[in-house]
Amino acid sequence: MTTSLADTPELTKNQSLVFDTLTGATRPLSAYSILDLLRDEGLRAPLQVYRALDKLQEAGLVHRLESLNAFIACRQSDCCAHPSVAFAICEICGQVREYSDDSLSKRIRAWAKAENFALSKTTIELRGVCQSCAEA
Amino acid sequence: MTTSLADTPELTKNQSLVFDTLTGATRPLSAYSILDLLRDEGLRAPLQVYRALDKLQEAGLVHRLESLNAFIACRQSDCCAHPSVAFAICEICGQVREYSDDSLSKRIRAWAKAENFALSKTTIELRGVCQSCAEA
DNA sequence: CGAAAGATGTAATAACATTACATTATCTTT
DNA sequence: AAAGATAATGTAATGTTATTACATCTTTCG
Repeated sequence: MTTSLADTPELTKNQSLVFDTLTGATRPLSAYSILDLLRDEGLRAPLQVYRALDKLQEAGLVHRLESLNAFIACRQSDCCAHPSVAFAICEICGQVREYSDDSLSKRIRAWAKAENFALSKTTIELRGVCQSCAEA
Repeated sequence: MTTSLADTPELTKNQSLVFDTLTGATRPLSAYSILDLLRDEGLRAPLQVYRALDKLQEAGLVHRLESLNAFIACRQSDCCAHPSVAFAICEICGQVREYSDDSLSKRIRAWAKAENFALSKTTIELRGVCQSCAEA
């Protein structure tokens, strides 16, 4: 069995279940929501979901939204090439847009270098109201 | 009773207790840590801390670190003038550096404007290892 | 085969946060 | 000062998110 992405690691059963659930969702899901959606597939305990989420995050297939305690599937094929992905979260509809901005990440890396801060991960989350919700 | 900052609102008893605890701390504290530190002062329930934290955040005196589920007192006098404050969190020592970068916030506001995203709050958190810990 | 590494299953518990409701304090207007 | 409005407080219970501990099973690879 092969996947569409060349360098996607083979996923185990639980990892696939969780990843597919996130891919099929239109909004971020909490670990417990994922668990509820996967009860019928045999998942029974939070740890089964958290373990899968950990692996998926390591593989760059899933992002955690810190300000929501929730998770989304990565929508960008070249996501891992961008060290600083940003998320715009609509507080009305809950939709999340993911975007990468090179000048943003450059700026952050420059700061880190100047301060001798060994940067390992960057979290950028924007809260607000998206265009469609503002119009409605 | 006056405070040193001109436009600092008068704080209530619980708000002062929480704020002083955070000001005295050298690292971020969780709400429950704050509660533990204030048991002797008469605080007994999480809600007492969370309510104070809410008010302090509204007043711009305290920041919540989303990736840590913890809180710190704002160290910048003109913090509220900067819509996008960033935090650099050392994963070894737990110390947090707060900094404002105008070009960063400009870039974010430009994106939001282009996308018609009505930005209300920005979270920027950097994880890594600080200079002193890297040297040790 | 047999050891090592990784993945899974399950239960229990820890850590973080909110809802609901009753009460008390402060401020404002008369 | 009295009455009503607003804000703050106290307390209990509960809801939500995440981890620890331990046993088992599977795969890999010498």
